[in-house]
Amino acid sequence: MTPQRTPKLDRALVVDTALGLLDRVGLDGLTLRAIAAELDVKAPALYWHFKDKQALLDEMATEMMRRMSAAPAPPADDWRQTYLATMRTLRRELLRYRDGARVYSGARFTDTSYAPALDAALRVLTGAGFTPEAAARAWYTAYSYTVGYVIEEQAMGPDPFRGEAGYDVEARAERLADHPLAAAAGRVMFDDFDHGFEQGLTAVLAGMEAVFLA
Amino acid sequence: MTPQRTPKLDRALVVDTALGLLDRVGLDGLTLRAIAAELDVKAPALYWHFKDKQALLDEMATEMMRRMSAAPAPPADDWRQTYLATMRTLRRELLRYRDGARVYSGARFTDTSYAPALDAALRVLTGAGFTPEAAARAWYTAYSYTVGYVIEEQAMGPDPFRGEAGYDVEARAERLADHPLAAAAGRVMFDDFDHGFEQGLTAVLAGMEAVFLA
DNA sequence: ACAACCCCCTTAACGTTGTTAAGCAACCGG
DNA sequence: CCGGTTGCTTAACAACGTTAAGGGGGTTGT
Repeated sequence: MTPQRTPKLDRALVVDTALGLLDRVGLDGLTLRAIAAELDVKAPALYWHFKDKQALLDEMATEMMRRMSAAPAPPADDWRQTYLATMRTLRRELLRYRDGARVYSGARFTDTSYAPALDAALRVLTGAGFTPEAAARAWYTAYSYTVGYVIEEQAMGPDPFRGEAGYDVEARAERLADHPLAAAAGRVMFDDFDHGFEQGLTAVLAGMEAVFLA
Repeated sequence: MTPQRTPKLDRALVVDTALGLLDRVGLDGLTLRAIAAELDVKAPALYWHFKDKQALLDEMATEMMRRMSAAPAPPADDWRQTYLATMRTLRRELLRYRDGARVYSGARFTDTSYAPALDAALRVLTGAGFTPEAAARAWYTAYSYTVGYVIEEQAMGPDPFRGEAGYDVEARAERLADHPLAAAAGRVMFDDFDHGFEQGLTAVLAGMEAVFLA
């Protein structure tokens, strides 16, 4: 419509468009040509703004992290709520895009914009009696849990609520008729991911309390 | 040399060779042509044994899992040792191949050979007082933690002990001079992965105990 | 003994991907 | 008015996963 005289593209616009496309087509469908088409541009144009595709993916992950940092934080005097809220926000942001966790975990941040939020979260923990080492360990443990959980969660199916050939939990249970506990576990693990995440996160938090605030 | 009359290839040989190659070249370098060359064969030959590349990756992940199941298990009357040993074995097997965790978490098992070991592990937990639901949750939480941890660990560098351009922890710390806790956390998180994994795992175990055996 | 068949691999090729090289049009400072 | 930088295009390349077609060796049937 409006003929653009000024540059069509900048890094932020490319990243934003790529994130939108990621959610629609998944990581395998996220080709440079598809991103470029979305921006009404040819693929090599992207190389003016990014060294290569990995640099774009890195920037996408960094942007995801920035959006997490922008989430409202609970009162800083309650380390439990801060801890839980941080990980819930992490999961929610990873879930906002198809294959979000895979993109996120395969990338490296392009700047230090993660530092203030991380520093603040750790400060809440040290303020509650954690040593700096224990705070780092407590944070990283829940971080690993959350990333691992969402990777598994998103690997189950292209889309969690639209049907579209997700993982068939009942078929799995039938295959495992000889192993009743394993069969039942499948239902527990793959049935309600929201609830499952909360249960695991609660337990992880209890572990941090038991081990590092003894 | 010895002219082969019998088939050169079978699924097991392809999988084993591919796993060996994976460790040397990483997931990006694991092309069908490279695997085929390793087997003295042309790439399309692999399609006689596998429907497509994903089927081969699935079989590789399944084989990794089988090797975990083959690991010796501690006495079944000590759920804590069983729990720890299972997750240590999982991590060790994932670490045996470059990008092992990414391959593993991106695949689906091709059979139910995981069931006996899973069932046994869960039985140890229920035998110790866990409900079946709690046992499944406890197992899956540590599983997610371990997979997430190793993914991050392997993302740090092509090879953990050979130098080869791993992540520079000190450079990171300097960049974060304004955020001392975050800078220190980097050293804690990325310095000694073995020790870090154990600390986190210990805390997760304590959490399971506190929440599910109350 | 010969033909039919199936197994397992090869050669050739296709479409798509990330990426590079070269060029061209628009703006900007002197 | 003109030279240079900015920001895109067109063209092309090598490599990838994958498919189609074919062929050689072994077994089977008659």
